[in-house]
Amino acid sequence: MILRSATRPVAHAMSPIICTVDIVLLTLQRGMLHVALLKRDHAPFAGVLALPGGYVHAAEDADARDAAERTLREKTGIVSPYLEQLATFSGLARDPRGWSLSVTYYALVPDDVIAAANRPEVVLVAIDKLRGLPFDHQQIIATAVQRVRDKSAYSSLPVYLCGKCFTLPQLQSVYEAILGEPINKVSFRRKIDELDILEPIEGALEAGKAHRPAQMYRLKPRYGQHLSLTNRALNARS
Amino acid sequence: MILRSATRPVAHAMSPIICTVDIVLLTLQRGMLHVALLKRDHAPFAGVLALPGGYVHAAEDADARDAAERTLREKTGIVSPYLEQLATFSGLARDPRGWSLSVTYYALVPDDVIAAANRPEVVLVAIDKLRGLPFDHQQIIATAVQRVRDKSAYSSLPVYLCGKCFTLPQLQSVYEAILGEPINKVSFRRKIDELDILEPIEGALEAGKAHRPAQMYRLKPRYGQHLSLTNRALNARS
DNA sequence: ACTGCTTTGTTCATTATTGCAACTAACTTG
DNA sequence: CAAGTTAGTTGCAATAATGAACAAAGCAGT
Repeated sequence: MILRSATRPVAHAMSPIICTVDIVLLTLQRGMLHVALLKRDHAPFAGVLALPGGYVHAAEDADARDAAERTLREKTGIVSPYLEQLATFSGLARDPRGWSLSVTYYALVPDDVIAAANRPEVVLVAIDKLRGLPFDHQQIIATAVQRVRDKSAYSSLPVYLCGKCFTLPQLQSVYEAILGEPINKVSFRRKIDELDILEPIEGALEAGKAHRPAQMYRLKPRYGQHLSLTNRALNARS
Repeated sequence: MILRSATRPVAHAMSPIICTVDIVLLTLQRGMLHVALLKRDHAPFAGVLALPGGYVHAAEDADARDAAERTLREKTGIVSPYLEQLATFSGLARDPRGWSLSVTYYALVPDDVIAAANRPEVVLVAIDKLRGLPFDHQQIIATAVQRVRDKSAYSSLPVYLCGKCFTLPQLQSVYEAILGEPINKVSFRRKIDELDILEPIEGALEAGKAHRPAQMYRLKPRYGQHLSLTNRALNARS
């Protein structure tokens, strides 16, 4: 034991690692998942579109999640009701400056929230149109999209891409956009009913369309942050 | 943009954060999940049982996963075929020394692998008998156990708790120990068959018991590391 | 060698879930 | 007010999961 403490250098003698957070902010535009990117101010990759991210400030952030919330707020003006840790990416290879570590988070917001933030520097890019991203941001985004697809098959996650109120057909098209395939209407409504997260808004119908108006729904109050799960996936995808 | 670079301190002026890895090494003993713990050498919490962990060495570790593999090998003598990133725990509150960050991994091994490593300092504690753990290790373990339970319901994850060869009834009892409830035999066999990860060992039967001997199986060669998934969970768990 | 006991592995009928198509409802437009 | 369109529901057929019952195959004791 004494030996071990001799062979292992103590904390302060070790090369410190710079810790960052990166946020994959996803939204739906014209039926396609888009990710929010910003032009980098500094080298390396100055001027290149990249994920919103920044250093963890040990002095002001209570933890990495706090750093992610702060970074997202500062860089995009957005406070996302849904923000979940994705994974931590690290190593010598990902940043030309050397060994780095990024704790990544992903957030889902309806696109009117991005519009309301009114930050013209925030660029939305379709997730199948991404190219030339710096660092391992392409891989981070791919991981986030995969996570969202996996979770959407058996949870209420996609409701965070909808606004405060929405119709069931709208919600279904959001699920279909994420899963990338059509869902049976009856099965979909059964699953949503089973999740038990929505309540109809009394007397609120989607007007203006040349057909029967749809009932508007909202998330039940207690489901502010967390998800509801089904035991079976929405549709077989093997 | 110029303004922003003025208000944001550059990397080298910031307080560096010490990064660690912690590994939740799980195994099954007498039908109960156990976690491997070690007595801490140093303050804080010297002498207290804690998760195997250590500093990330930027100079020698290619990435955090590498650091986790090295740490697990050095502290327990074990190289786990299955090792997956769990989550990153961070913040001011978790370590009395100050702001810290730990990238955590979890591993599953059959208990004879732990015996074979022959490290008497490695202590196995049942996951429902844990108490007095330092830092946020209790929460880290709880997160790992939850992850293992969730994944086991729709994947082949539990096979990593079995040895090189095993019978289907043995594997079923492993699933039942993890999920904490009995599984229907027919449903279980159908799911395993669907996963298509096992092959019978020709002519190898489990002998010595006073009843019909069971066929022995092994993991198909190509499933060294990765999991196979079902689209539906093993049993309804509302 | 035969009987009884135990667990493995399978078959079959019952029950639950899902997917499809047809239907009714309710609105707008011309 | 008829035609067009989508919302929402109902019933049925196809598919999948469950549970009980059965057959197979060993050991132990007689």
